[in-house]
Amino acid sequence: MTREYRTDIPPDHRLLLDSKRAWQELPRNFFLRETVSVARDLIGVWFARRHQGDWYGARIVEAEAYLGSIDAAAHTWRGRRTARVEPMYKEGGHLYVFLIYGMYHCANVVTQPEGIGQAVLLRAAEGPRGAPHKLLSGPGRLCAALGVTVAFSGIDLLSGGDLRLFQSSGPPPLIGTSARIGVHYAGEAKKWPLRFYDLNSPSVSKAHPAKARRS
DNA sequence: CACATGATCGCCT
DNA sequence: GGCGATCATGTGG
Repeated sequence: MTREYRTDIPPDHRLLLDSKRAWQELPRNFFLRETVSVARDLIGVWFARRHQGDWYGARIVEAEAYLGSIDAAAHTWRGRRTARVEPMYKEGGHLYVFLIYGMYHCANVVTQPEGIGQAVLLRAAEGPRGAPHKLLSGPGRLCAALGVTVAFSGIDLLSGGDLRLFQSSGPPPLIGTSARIGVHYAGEAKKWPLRFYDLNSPSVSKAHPAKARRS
């Protein structure tokens, strides 16, 4: 029996967003670009979830690019096309969610035009006001806090639904770069510098690796 | 601080 | 049948 994954899991109440602020969605063009650029530019963007009429969300502080058919770390390596990864081939701006280790979910934002198979993994975020750093530090925790499950895989983030991305505000973040986390199996690709994070955020999923550099 | 391990299940070979 | 884009907890230095 396949387990039932729900779309109505409530987000953490500490992530309630300010309804007075003029939230502005990212345009489609933002996602139809080089995946590395999208990953970098997603730092500072708000990932938001509507639940029972209220908006919850968090500011993205860590993300990783996955480069599709040429990338041994990507689920679409060598052009693999299965039911699970099919959402990764949709047009940029869609969502790809997968289940890992039988208990955690990972959320990805699809990039590039339809048919390419590239995406950006959302690894960590900061809550509004003073939510605890641990709450959103790591891809599994981020999904748990916002109630994101595989039931959302394949949705369009620009279709007026319950999951959306809002533009960042304030000064642009100072961004660090490193190899991706947890892809030891990926051969040469495990060394590629495709992880981006906010150098000033205490919510990144792990301490900055020694090799990390400003970029 | 640095590892080491178990949990738990869908996916792919 | 093996294992993973993770996390919490435990041990030891």
